[in-house]
Amino acid sequence: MLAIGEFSRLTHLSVKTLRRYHEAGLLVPAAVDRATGYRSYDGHQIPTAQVIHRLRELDVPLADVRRIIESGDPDRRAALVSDHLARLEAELDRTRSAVVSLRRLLDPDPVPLSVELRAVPVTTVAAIEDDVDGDSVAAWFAGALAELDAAIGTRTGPPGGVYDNSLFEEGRGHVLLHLPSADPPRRGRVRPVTLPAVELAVATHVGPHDDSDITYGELGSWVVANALAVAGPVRETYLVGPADDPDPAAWRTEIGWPIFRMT
Amino acid sequence: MLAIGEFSRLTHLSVKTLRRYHEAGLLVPAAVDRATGYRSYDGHQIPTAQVIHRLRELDVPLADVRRIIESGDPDRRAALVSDHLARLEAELDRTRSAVVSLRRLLDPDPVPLSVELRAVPVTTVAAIEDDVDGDSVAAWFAGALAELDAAIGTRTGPPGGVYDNSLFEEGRGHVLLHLPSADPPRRGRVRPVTLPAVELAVATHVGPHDDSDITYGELGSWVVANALAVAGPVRETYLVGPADDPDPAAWRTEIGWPIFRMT
DNA sequence: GTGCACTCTCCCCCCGGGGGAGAGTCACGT
DNA sequence: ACGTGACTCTCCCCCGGGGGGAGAGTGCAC
Repeated sequence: MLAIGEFSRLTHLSVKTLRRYHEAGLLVPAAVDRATGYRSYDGHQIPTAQVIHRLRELDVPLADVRRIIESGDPDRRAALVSDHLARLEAELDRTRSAVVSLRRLLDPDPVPLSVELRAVPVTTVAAIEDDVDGDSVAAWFAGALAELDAAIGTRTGPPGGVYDNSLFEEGRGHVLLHLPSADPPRRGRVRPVTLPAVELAVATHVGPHDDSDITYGELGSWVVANALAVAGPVRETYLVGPADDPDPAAWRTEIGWPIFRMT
Repeated sequence: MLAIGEFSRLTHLSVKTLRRYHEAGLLVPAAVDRATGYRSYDGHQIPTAQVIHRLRELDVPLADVRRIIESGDPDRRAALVSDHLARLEAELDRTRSAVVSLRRLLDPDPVPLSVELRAVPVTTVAAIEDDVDGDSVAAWFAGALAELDAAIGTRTGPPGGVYDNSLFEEGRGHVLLHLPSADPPRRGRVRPVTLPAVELAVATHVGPHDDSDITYGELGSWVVANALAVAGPVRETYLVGPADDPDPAAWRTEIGWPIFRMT
């Protein structure tokens, strides 16, 4: 049996950390002296400690580590691990896109933004709407667009989206994706929806959707500078999207902010 | 001028977060009503908010973000950003190696470990020693080995290292790197050092150094199972290292644990 | 029996926020 | 001139995954 200090030396986990893992039920000492509280570890626990160490290096949350450790089934264990690796991969994508748009933000000679005021009449479209979490918007979007395309047949115009502000403020909100349709069907989640008339300040974002925040910000600056105020959810129109061109650099998204004049 | 809520909508930063950035001096409102405490933002602050947003997505610490924002010089700014990107790259390496060694740990049929007991006599070597942080060991190692090679001329045997336990326990400790030499020189940081005689439990680790923890653990299990105790700092011998073979999978490192028999 | 290394619990700190309480303020409509 | 609802303020507690250190108790060798 090993004292906690010895076990710490053997596993390269600090004594503090070992106590925490005991407390969390991750790595319970083989014995605890009930009089003194001294922890005793068994040599067989070293491999487990190693696995925990590696998983923590991958930033697997302690609760997940516990699930992985406790599942005796190697298949289920492998599944849990690869789940986390997929999450890391997603994280990496996020990082990559942040780098791209950061470079764009720090670009010393930025592309000037042209903003257009446009009155949009009442429109009836084929739409799918939902309440969605901010981090699952991309997946929702892809699914909804596929279902819309299937319901419509041939596109007569580019798809559009309507995004509630709470999606950006609180990470969750109402989202609507639509395709133009002369006679919107009711099939699956697809419904005819009538969008109200609005006056939009429109700017076109070129590039992947991840850095549309930049155009959002520029558009926001413009709206403020022109003494206008924002009224209602943002609208986007995907003039050129993933379905039209595989290269994200070629995508063109119209961002429309409903406004009213502060006269 | 914009109220905090409006500014939040324009930048997609939560009100809570904007207040925190004010507190941290990162993004100070253009005006604060001294009677009510209400914050007012200027439209010109939107681009700054965007940059902060992106930097935070890259997990740049708030203090660093502040330095980047405050430095008007674009060159210095670019340097600070690319510093952080280098850190992210290093992080990615760490992640990759953790994945590799995790796979190895979960390997259902592991390579059996052979451990040898070996009496090592007193030896005098050419050495560089230092107190080093755990995360800068790799860089220190490369620099020290290059300096040793330059001082020795031609190697008459593989390099070795002696690592204080506190390096693993507290993340900082005494480190010694040495090459065999009949007549150790004194040049630069190189000094003759006499290593004491020890009895070692030796195992050979095959593969990159990142996952040597695995062999450490197996060696630890063996030591415990054979009723031995650890006495003193770990020794490593780099039989095949980066200088000998560019492929990490071919590297061979002897790990030697000083022991004494608990008779 | 005495010193020293070890271990125990407990509390506070770090980061970058989120949640919510309770109070004060603004602007709109009647 | 007064609601009333939306907005904003400060303040405190919470999260995860530890680190630092205080103060007290223990194990072991000399």
